[in-house]
Amino acid sequence: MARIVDVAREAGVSTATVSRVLNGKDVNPELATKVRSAVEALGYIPDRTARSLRRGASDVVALVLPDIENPFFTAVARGVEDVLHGAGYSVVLCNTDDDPGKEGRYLGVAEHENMAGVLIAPASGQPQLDALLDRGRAVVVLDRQVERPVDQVAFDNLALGEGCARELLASGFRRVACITGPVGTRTAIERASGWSRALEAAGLDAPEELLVHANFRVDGGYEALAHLLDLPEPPDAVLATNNLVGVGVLRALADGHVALATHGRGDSAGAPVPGGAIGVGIIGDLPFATSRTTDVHLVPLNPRALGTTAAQLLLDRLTDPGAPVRSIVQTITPAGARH
Amino acid sequence: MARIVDVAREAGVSTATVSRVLNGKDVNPELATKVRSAVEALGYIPDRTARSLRRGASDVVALVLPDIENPFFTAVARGVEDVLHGAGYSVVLCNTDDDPGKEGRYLGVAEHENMAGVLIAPASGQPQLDALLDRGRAVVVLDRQVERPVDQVAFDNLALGEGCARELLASGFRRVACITGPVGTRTAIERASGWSRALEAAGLDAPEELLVHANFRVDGGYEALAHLLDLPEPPDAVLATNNLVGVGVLRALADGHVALATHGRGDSAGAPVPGGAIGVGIIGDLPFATSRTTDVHLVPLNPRALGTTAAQLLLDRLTDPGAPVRSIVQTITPAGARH
DNA sequence: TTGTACGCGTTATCAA
DNA sequence: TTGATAACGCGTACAA
Repeated sequence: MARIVDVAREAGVSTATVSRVLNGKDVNPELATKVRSAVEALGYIPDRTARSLRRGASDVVALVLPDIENPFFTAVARGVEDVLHGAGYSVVLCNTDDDPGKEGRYLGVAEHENMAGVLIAPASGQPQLDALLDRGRAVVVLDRQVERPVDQVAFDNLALGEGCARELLASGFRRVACITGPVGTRTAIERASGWSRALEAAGLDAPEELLVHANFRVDGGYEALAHLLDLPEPPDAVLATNNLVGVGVLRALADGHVALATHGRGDSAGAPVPGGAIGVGIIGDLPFATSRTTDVHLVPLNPRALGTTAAQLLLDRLTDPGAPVRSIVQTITPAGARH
Repeated sequence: MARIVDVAREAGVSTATVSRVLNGKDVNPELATKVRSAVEALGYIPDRTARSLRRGASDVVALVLPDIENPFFTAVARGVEDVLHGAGYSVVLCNTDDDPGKEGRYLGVAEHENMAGVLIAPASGQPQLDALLDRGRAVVVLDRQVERPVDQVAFDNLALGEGCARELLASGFRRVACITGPVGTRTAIERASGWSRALEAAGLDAPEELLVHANFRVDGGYEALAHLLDLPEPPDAVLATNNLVGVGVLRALADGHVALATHGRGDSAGAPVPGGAIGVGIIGDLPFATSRTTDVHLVPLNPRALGTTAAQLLLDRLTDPGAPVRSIVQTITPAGARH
């Protein structure tokens, strides 16, 4: 393998000059072309490890995610890759399983591998970002907000919950339930708050029995819906606060032969829609749905755009480490948008 | 940050001894404990970049995948991570979009970042593995076979296609169509061959009009099914040769209000099942299905196990670079298994 | 502007 | 077994 000294010898210059040419410093154009052709002739590619050791930072960026099997996060990854590849960085995906321990391990890897930056959707709890921040590494938190002065991108979860609930109410549903995530998850709490706010704004109360805390996965939604349908007074509509819970809800309905209702009765009785049908609202996208989703009140999130925004934030931070911290709330497709 | 010289000074030994202790070489136990407590006291963590530069290989493994948004591949990734994390390696996911150009770029990154090894599900065409193999790096090809002496794991695609088609025939379907991937994709060709073999074994012919080459994605399956239903003599059942095509088929049926049939008429007329229902067989899994899948003839693939097998192959290669090359055909849950 | 020489932090070689 | 030191390949202060 050709090294920098080989290129220098071939071009008749010093290694320093080769290095300067490769890094865009001021060099005599004549020598520069000599160097370039030598690079070409030898097929020289700089050793990234040596460069990283010397510079104190590589051109790899870690994308730390809680669940690589969730289509939401893989779409985020696509958005991140689109931006960072274009800027010459390599993206490394790390799967934490929502486990703070694994998360800490990966953050340690990012630190000790001298990675240029970290994009992270934190597992429940406070991510251990201090070591990275102290070292001046670029860090961007996405999707789940934290109480720290760090660049962040997230959704307005309260508005999402409120918007989706309002849409169901506008369709005539009156007894709208909400299936959200664990009590310790901020996203889950905020979206549920939006739901209750929408109900109260419509002059309805949001009874505790209609708010179910499930896990944020398919089985959580599945079991939660079964529970709701077993209530003495079952809801006439249900709001699933994330994509996986939404999948679970739809599958539970299909398994229980319960139809999807587009519109509620609209009276204040709070009784289920005739025929046992039920309305469904979902915050999120269903790229692998195996049924029609035209009757579902979907609030799409565009996770890919979340990824591009976060990546752009990281690039900005890399170019200007001293810039003030930014916290962006991602705007959403207007409520009422359907697909 | 503490470096190895600090530890050496603290323990009253040389850096060489510290290095030996950390890498499990023979050292006087007494000195070893001194070193360990010095490491503990200083919170010393070896710099992975320097180690990588010196050793010529890091402890990072690249997992190069054609589509990170396909649940099949994310499940593979989980299996890979399970094994490699346990062995002290970090896994880096790389998304090629089935683009040989992107794939080549990532393989270059793996090479020049001195990664310990590469696991790859190649994009269509021959992956550029020579540089890595020439350098003696560990490489394992998974899911899609290549004509080279490299460690590989793949499914018996012909048996998969044959098994799923046979299952449909056993349920009484007689005019079984097949939607497979592009003609340039080996997996697509092999699974389709299995389909035609099963039909011929049952004394039926496999007419060209019932074999559709779509892309291997959801929209491919969707459009292919619409096409099949528009035929003068539509099939009474359809075999989708991968998970995404299966999703597309099921969604097309739902959109077209065509029911899923469990059993065909069983006569040789080749007419569709009464009521316009149609049988469906899918090679793959549907973790995000929003409908019941009990009426679908599913052939589960267990991609996670594929990942663990591939990772194990890589570990074996890393420990014994000179061992003979192995090509493993992953065994499948027996045909007839349903879920 | 260019070249020389050193340093990044670790591991491997060699002599003791 | 242990220690001193060279070497991995590159970037950059310093001197020219």
